[in-house]
Amino acid sequence: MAESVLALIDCNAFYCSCERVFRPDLAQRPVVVLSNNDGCVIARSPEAKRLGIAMAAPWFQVRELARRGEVEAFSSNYALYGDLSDRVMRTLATLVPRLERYSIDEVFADLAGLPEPLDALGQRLQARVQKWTGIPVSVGIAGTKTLAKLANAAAKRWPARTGGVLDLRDPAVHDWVLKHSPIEDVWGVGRRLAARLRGEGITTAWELAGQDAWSLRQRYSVVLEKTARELRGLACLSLEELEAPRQTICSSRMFGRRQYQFGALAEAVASYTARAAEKLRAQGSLCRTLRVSIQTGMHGADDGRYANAALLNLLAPSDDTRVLNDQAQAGLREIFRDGFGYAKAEVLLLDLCGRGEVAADLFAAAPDPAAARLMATLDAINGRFGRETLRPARIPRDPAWQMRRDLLSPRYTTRLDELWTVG
DNA sequence: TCTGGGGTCCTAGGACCC
DNA sequence: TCTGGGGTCCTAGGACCC
Repeated sequence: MAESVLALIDCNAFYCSCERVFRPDLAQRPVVVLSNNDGCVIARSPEAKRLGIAMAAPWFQVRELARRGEVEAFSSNYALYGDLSDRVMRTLATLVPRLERYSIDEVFADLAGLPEPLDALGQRLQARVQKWTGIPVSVGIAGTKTLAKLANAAAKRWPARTGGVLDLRDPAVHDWVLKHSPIEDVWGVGRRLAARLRGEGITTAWELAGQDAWSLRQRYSVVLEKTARELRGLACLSLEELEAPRQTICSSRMFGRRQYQFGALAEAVASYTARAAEKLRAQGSLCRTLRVSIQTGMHGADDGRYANAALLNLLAPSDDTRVLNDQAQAGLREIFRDGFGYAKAEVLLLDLCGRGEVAADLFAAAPDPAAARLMATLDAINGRFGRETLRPARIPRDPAWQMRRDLLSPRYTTRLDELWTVG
């Protein structure tokens, strides 16, 4: 059997790079992108990192720097990032046939059977994506996914030495990188695990790879056992080219400001339900259970804290926004309490099944073709003219609870009226 | 004052069954 | 007085990812 070889291709500071594509004046400047609601920093350009701005730094700590013009900040613009992500993926597909899109800015590629040397292929991928989309990427090449992630992290950590492309199959390179990669850089090791491992004196990827796998399973979990095996070159995770349908679909958001009225929460829940139902239909699923939850702020709880959730079972599986919203509203009425300042609502669709898989229920009403046509039309119009062009009447155009996005860039690529102009 | 949103997988513990 | 153990299903919670 041929040795497996994979690459992990990862866009550098992706959200920042997207903003720069349309703002060449920012090429060498510190740039940050903020989370929904402009809460905290979720992406930093290398220049912003050098300024000492931490990941997840609260915006109010960075605002002064931005006011003085030392850093350029943007609200997150997912319409733009999603579109540029599609372009990056399509560009890669012109050179590599088998791809697994792992996240908005990362993709695994199967390189088995492609002509050596593979780092030359990596450089071609890098150059073509840069030229066709304007997005810089790094490429890590290795025999397992965990090692490819580590190779990619190393390519980013030592750009002068690697040029952003690193093949970890060379044993000397492999050993050197593992010995110099802190345990936190290993995929699957988060804050908690890293602290426990460090407590045991395991501080590098090399030391984790050297642990006895069975003992890791006993002391930690099967997940960490697999991670250690993968670090030793034994593939435990395979390339998943086919995207499996989601098992749960969630739509949730913090409000731009605290909400006290039932009516405002009802609007938000209707809006989140509509969004979740849209995602449900997009993957061709039906939902049998819906969970709606609300909560007050977690910080500075002057008006008291409260959080609650309601679980609703549908009579028959459905993907109809109106049916789901009736349930969501009933759930909200159950759990709403007066006198609290609510910060967030969430709608979760679970117990999903394929549209074709539903066992006929003698007592349920037959599926209504008119309803299906209505939902399909709704999705087509919103797909063409933008989200919430058509929406349930209870959702206002400019609701009081909508999230803050004070620093939003135009949707250059997906809205005709916000097209990039040159001149 | 202010700290995201959307997912996955695993584990532990309780209920229930034979 | 003795008072099983193994399997399954469900749920909540934890940890991780980007």
